[in-house]
Amino acid sequence: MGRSPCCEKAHTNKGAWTKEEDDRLIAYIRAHGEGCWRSLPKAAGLLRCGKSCRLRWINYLRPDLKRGNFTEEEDELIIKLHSLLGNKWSLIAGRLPGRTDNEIKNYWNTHIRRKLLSRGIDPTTHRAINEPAASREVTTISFAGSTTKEETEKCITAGINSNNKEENSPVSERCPDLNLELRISPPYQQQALEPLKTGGRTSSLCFACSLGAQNSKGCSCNESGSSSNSGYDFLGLKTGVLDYRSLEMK
DNA sequence: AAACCGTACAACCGCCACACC
DNA sequence: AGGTGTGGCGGTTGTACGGTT
Repeated sequence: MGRSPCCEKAHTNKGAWTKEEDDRLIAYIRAHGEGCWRSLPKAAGLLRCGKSCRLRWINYLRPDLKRGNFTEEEDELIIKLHSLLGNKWSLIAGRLPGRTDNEIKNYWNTHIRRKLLSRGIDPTTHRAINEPAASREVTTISFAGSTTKEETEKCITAGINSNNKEENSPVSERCPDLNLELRISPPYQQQALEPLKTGGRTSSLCFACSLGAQNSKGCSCNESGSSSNSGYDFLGLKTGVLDYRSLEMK
């Protein structure tokens, strides 16, 4: 016996939402809150699939959505997070307040992806497209062994902090499936040692902080002068292995 | 002015994970 | 332990819109 459909498709609207539908959905959620998307359409008087209502609310109607163009800081963060997480849009969105997974996914596919390709960078591997295969031993973080979202979050934070070269890293203990094949290379340009510059000004947040790991072991905000030991270098973002700061983003 | 093309983004679809029974 | 319902996620599609020819 197959699964029952999520809604009665014959009696549901599809396509673009009307203003009236939006108003109904907003009014209902304001009155009753989110939850039970399956029964929501009927209760709210909407001829829509529950899934469609959820998507519309999460991606468009939610009051805390930022909307508008992505900033340079957001661009950089998305690229860095994607290099760490891959197409885990919901996780990436979780680190960008006011942005949705759908929005970020679209932005990636329409803007960032093309930009990286035009620079000769593979948007999937975050490596130079013509880079020899032998040198493509990249940092890959697998979440296959992370059974819960919380564990995955721990692994992300662990990844942020994994720059230290100590042996027997606690990261491995917490996340046994975490592949920490790190690529460690010396800085190849002086610029890489300068503080992170974004949009023509200097950002005061290190990558660890931008990921919500303030005051963690990998946080380098409080280090004076050189940031050569900061926590986000595990991707080579500062060493010059990957340096997206030179990229122009619209 | 019209046709064509590329881009951006909202929305849909199918699958998966989890909770509950 | 297995079946079922639901929510959530990622990939893909559809379409409106602006630019170009």
